[in-house]
Amino acid sequence: MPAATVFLVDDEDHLRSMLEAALSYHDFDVRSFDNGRDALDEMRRVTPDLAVLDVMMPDLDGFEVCRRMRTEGLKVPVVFLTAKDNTEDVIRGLTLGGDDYLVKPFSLEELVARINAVLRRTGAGIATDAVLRCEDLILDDDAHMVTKDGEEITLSPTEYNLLRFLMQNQGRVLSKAQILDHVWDFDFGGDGGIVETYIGYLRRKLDRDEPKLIHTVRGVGYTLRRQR
Amino acid sequence: MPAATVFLVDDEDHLRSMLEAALSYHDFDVRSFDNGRDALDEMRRVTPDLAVLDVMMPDLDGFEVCRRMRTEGLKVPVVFLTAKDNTEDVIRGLTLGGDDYLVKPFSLEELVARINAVLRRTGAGIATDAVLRCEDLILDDDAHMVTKDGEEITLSPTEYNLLRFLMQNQGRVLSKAQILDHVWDFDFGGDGGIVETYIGYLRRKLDRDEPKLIHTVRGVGYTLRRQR
DNA sequence: TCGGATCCTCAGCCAACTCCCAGAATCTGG
DNA sequence: CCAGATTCTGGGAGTTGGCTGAGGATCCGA
Repeated sequence: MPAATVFLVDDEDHLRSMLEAALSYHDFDVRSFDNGRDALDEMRRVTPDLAVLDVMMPDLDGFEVCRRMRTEGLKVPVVFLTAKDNTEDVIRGLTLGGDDYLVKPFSLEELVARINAVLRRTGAGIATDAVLRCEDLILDDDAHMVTKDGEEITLSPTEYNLLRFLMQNQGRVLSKAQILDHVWDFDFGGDGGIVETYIGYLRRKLDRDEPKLIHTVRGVGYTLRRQR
Repeated sequence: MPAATVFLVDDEDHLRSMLEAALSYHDFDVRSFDNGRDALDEMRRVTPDLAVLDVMMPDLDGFEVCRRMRTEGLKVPVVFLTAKDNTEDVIRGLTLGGDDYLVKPFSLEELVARINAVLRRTGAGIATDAVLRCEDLILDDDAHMVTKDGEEITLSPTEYNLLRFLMQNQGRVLSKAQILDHVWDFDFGGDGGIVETYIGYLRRKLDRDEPKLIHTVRGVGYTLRRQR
């Protein structure tokens, strides 16, 4: 299947390259721009499946880019990136057309999850399935619900995000650094110890009996898979 | 099933694009126009299942557009959008032909509900079901009545609209921003705190005993579903 | 004009959550 | 088998988010 094309527009170099890497990792076909004009130009040639727009940008801000897209008849769904202080009132009305927004700082998995949710809702491009599965463990992203063997399991936001990341990468071993980078906010200052703690929480809540699903690979990281 | 085709005529760019997004989100096939002449032109080619007409427009106003539609023999049902100061009696005469009207500002769910009600009444196009159900909780949109376990429950207008939105999306988690955008008037300036208050009202009126139907998903939003 | 219903804000409370730490347990190379 | 490295776990401090009740403003029908 062809990957969904995502246009990423952010003037901050560091953040942009980080997001670009993360989205590529998740098999999106990413094109990034450091300003709105270039993105709009390119959009006249190639219509992306979705656009990620930073709100705070010099010259054209994210809202203005979106407005111009709309007046040109481009019905590309948008995910906005906003700072904490210009939330709420400025944001009002964004979720109407299936668009969404994220408040900085956010985690990369959060961004990917929102992008997929929007693609699913708008039916544009190729969206991933909302339901992840591993043996009798099921995670439904639309319902934000996790069940094990039919039983519903209550997870905190961080536990939920961590589990989703593990399930998206089941079979693959993930280092603590990788997990930190994807599941925790990108400005998080702590070390990998927090990952051990949360893996512990998950084990207690959904991996008490055999066969275990969460495995420690000593010196490397963790992985989610059946057997053993 | 094919979606109902809705013509939207409003000269205000901002409102028009907002309504277009909202109606598309609800799976209507929307075509929007910033003036009555273009809409009338297009109507000679494609007959929509319904037309949403802003009353206050330069050149041809909404009433005039409707009058010309009728003289041309087009029996398309109409929903008018009016400002508060337009007199009631002028409007009332218009609702005779199965048409309806909304006073600005209104909420998007209100508009969608009216459109569906008119489509149901006139039998034009494909209308959604008037009755929503979740376990022993029933909402009948035609009768504007809510019952739980057979008992009728009295709700204020806002409570009713919120419940309908939750029921239309049962199983899916809705963020406070989404709820605010869809259930509250589009010019509402407050924050998500009001949603908490009204969720509280609903819980007291119809979700006092187990099993709960309204669930809080901390850090994400609310959802209506059975069990837990 | 009056009274009740409704809408909305706000502040205080409480439970849930995040994160860190330190000691216990486990693993591994020599 | 020992020692060092790594991981696990429980406790707990500090923060956040959601719930609730009180109360003021507004609307609306009698």
